[in-house]
Formats: sequence, structure tokens, C-alpha cells
Amino acid sequence: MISKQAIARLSIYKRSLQLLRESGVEQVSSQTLGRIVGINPAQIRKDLAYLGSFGVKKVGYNTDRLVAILSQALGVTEVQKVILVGAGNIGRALLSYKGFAKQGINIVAAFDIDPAKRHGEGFSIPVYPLDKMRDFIRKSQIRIAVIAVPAQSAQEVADNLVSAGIRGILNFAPIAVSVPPEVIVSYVNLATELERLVYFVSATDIRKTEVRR
Amino acid sequence: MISKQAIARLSIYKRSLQLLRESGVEQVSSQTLGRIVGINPAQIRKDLAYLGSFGVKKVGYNTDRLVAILSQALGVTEVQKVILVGAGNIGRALLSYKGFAKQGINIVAAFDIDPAKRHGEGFSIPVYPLDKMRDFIRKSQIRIAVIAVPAQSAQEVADNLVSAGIRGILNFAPIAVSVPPEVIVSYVNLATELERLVYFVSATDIRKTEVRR
DNA sequence: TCCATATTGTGAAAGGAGTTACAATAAGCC
DNA sequence: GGCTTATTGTAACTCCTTTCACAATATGGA
Ligand SMILES: NC(=O)c1ccc[n+]([C@@H]2O[C@H](COP(=O)([O-])OP(=O)(O)OC[C@H]3O[C@@H](n4cnc5c(N)ncnc54)[C@H](O)[C@@H]3O)[C@@H](O)[C@H]2O)c1
Ligand SMILES: NC(=O)c1ccc[n+]([C@@H]2O[C@H](COP(=O)([O-])OP(=O)(O)OC[C@H]3O[C@@H](n4cnc5c(N)ncnc54)[C@H](O)[C@@H]3O)[C@@H](O)[C@H]2O)c1
Repeated sequence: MISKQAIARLSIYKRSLQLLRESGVEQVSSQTLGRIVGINPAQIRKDLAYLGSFGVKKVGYNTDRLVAILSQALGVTEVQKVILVGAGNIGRALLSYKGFAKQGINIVAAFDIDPAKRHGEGFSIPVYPLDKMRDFIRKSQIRIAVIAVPAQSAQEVADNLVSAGIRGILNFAPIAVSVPPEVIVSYVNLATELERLVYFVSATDIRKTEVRR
Repeated sequence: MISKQAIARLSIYKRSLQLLRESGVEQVSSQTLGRIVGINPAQIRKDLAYLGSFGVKKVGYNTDRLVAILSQALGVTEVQKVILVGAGNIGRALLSYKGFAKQGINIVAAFDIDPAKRHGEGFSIPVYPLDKMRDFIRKSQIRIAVIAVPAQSAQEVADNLVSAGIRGILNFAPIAVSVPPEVIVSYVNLATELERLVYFVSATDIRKTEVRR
């Protein structure tokens, strides 16, 4: 199995390769890609080696082919449907974002307890009441959900999601949720990210350049 | 120097300890805290040992004292001022968020190229034109900035920030920015997080429970 | 056609990070 | 006051990640 760090890097490669491809670049060496994404070329070659061997010596990798291979490996050859719970500040920002589609990810519906949050303001994704959630997940075979509700509701929402069949959760609430072992939870903790910066900036002496996930 | 993973965990401990303290808990063992945050108790003890030795055998740690020590270690004993560049979808979500203050972080101003983004809609933080940015950073001695502009503007914004004296950047744009070695850049890449979930959920067999940063 | 060389793929080395295990010990109880 | 025991702090170990280094090799040019 590929490690979670490696998967994150594969996703980063994919995005950069898509951009390169769009600007007409057909071949790229691990060195050049490494410069673009800020990652050691040997690391890139090793990550790609998990998926097979499709570089050409003295030339590099075909951008088109590599994007296809990475999409396949990551499981986004066909669009992945995702739902969102909590159409507040963060939730609405996600609903308005057009960039996920290009990465093969589609937020297909949102759910919110508050009726006032249910008019689509600008974005075309519907916001439903909570009691539609379970059925929607079942009928549309949704496996991944984003939690963007207040911390005190996160566990309850997670429990509902899991019992409806959700297998992966991206949690914006700054609190650990407990789920069965077969469910994967990933956290986005922005306050932590900022505190991390505060620490490394405050520690004044010269140090490592980048803090990358 | 403490590793970036350890710093992230210290921040997580701090938040949970604050919650515990608020609900009247005065002492907590590494085991109990570990259960709450989902982290191995030995890991917690080791992380705390970086900062000194202030647990009490057979009792655990004093929540009050530990919050103070963690705040000190992370550099948030006094409120840290942060600026935001790009008051779009994500930027406005951050500006509306009340939760940073509790962690000792204060977004004091935002900057946007678009005049239409400059009315404070609900949030009290001012949104200024870009040409005020340099002076503001200098005068208010800001060291940390959040980039929430489109990818194609991110490098330009980063260059401006760095030349004005910014030392740490939290970048929401899904693109690597190049900065001098003394500047720290941290990335929030939501598409990557979702793709990672897609991968681990798709790889159907039984596997590790959580993907934590 | 043959050569010089840029680049891959990977084995080995180095460097962390996380976990286990346990001796030390202070607290609370009898 | 002494004993039992929960809990810390840390040393040792294991596991995992990243980097280094280089042989293999396909390409493009002469
Ligand atoms: N906004 C930010 O910049 C930011 C930053 C860091 C962390 N967060 C975290 O992200 C989460 C969301 O933040 P926000 O600023 O968007 O909050 P918000 O209050 O604006 O939005 C929360 C939404 O969740 C809905 N909700 C509440 N309980 C619910 C439930 N049980 N089921 C479904 N919906 C429910 C509310 O109606 C509301 O629309 C919070 O946990 C917050 O701590 C936000
Ligand atoms: N919204 C999301 O959910 C989301 C998700 C993933 C990534 N992102 C990334 O976050 C960034 C912001 O996304 P968004 O949805 O908020 O975009 P947005 O277009 O809503 O907002 C961008 C803002 O930046 C301003 N801006 C543009 N160029 C600028 C410049 N040179 N200086 C200052 N301000 C400038 C624009 O006026 C606008 O207000 C993008 O890079 C996007 O790819 C957003």
C-alpha cells in the first residue's frame, strides 16, 4: 500500500502535470517537475515507481500519459461524488469553488440543519435539510463527506454519516471524531496550521525552508 | 528543534486542554488526553517532554498549567497578528470565523485587488486595497500572512509579502510558491485531501483507521 | 552506425518518527 | 508511616520515509 504522504504527492504531481499539459508541454523530467513542485526528483521517481515504470530514459515522462496514470491510481478517472454537511462560512466557500471538478471531484449536495442556509446563493449545488441525508447517501452511493459544522455537532454528524454508509470524512471541525476502523477521517485544522507558522517564525534562527504536509 | 508534526500535535493538545479546563477538569493523564485526541499516550508524553517535565506521577498534568506552557511554547501567549490576501470565497470564510481568537490568533486586516470585495459584509475586519499592504505590514510588524488568491496570482502575492517582511505564509492556492529559505510556507490543499480520501476509500480492503496530518 | 549523455529505476544508506517497555516515584489509602 | 498502584519520563527498538548514488539505457547528434 502506498503511504498517505506519497498519495498526497501523487495528487500534487497530477495537478502540476495538468497545468504543464495545458501549456503544451509534452515531456517532463523528474528534475523539472521537482523544481516546479518543490520536491526531490528521486522522491518523485520513487513515488511514480509504485505505479509502474513508464518514464523514458534521457527524455522523462509523457505529461498526458502521466496524468492518466495518476488519475487512475488515485481513483478519479470517473468523477467522484462528495457531499457536504454544514453550509456555513467554510461550507459555502467549498460550494462556490469551481476547482474541484478539474481534479475529478464533484460536491453533489449539501445538508444543513438551519432552513435559512438552504437558498442557493450563487452556487448551483442544492442545500437540503438533514432528514434527506441518509436517503441521499444510500441512493446516490456516496462514500465521502465533508464535515463543516460546529465542533460540538461534529461527532453526531459523523455518526449519522457512518451509519448511512460513508467511508471517508474530511473534517473541518477542530475536534477528533471517533469512527469505526474501516472509516477514514482526515482533518483540516486551520488554527493548528497558523500556530505552526507562529512557532517556526518565532523560533528566529535559520531553519528549514518549507513546512509541507 | 521540535518537528513540524510534533508542533501540530502540541497545538491539538492545547485546544483539547482548553476545552477540558472550561468544563472544570483540573488534572488529566496522558492516557485520558490520548483517548480524546486519538493519539498514543506515550507520544503525548514524549511531545510534552520537549518542553520540560511537569507531569505529576499518579495524577497526570494540570490542565491550566499545560495550556499556559503550550501557549508559551507555540508563541501565542500574546495574540499573534495575521493578515489575509484575497477576500474571495475562502478569504471571507476565514474573516468571518470567530474561533482563531481563542487560539491566540487574530486576523487584523485583509487585502484585495477588487474594489467590490472591500465592503465588510458582516465581518468587522477591514479589507484594504493592495497598495496599502506593504505599509501595513511594516507599521504593524506583521510576520504571518494567508494567501487566498487564485493560483496564477499566488507567486506575485508571495513576492510582495516577502519583500514587505512577511516570514510565514499559509497558502490556499494549489501551487508551490518559491520564497527565500528564511521564509516558511505551509500549504492547505483541499483537493489533495479529498483525492487522498478517494484513494484510501477506493482501496477497498481493511487498512489503517485514520489519515491524520 | 556509433558515441556521448541525460535521465530513469532502484538498492543501499541515512535519518526520523512512533511505539514499546519499564524503572522511578509520588499519591492516596489503610 | 508504610504499602500499593497509577502514571510519568525516557531508553531502546522498530518501522517508515527520504535521500544518495549509480548502473542501465534510450535518444539525438555526428
Ligand atoms: N470559517 C473558518 O474559517 C473556519 C476556520 C477553522 C475551523 N473552522 C471550523 O469549521 C467548522 C465550520 O465553520 P464555519 O465558520 O463554517 O461555521 P458556521 O457556523 O458558519 O457554519 C456551520 C453550519 O453548520 C450548520 N449546522 C450546525 N449544526 C448542524 C448539524 N448538526 N447538522 C447539519 N448542519 C449543522 C449550521 O446551520 C451552519 O450553517 C467549525 O467546526 C469551525 O470550527 C472554520
Ligand atoms: N473556495 C474553495 O473552497 C477553495 C478550495 C480549494 C482551493 N481554493 C484555492 O483558494 C484560492 C482562493 O479561492 P477562492 O474560491 O476564495 O477564490 P475567489 O476567486 O473567490 O477569491 C479570490 C480573491 O482574490 C482576489 N485577488 C485576485 N488577485 C489578487 C491579487 N493579485 N492580490 C490580491 N487579491 C487578489 C480576488 O479579487 C478575489 O476576491 C484559490 O487559489 C483556490 O484555488 C479554494
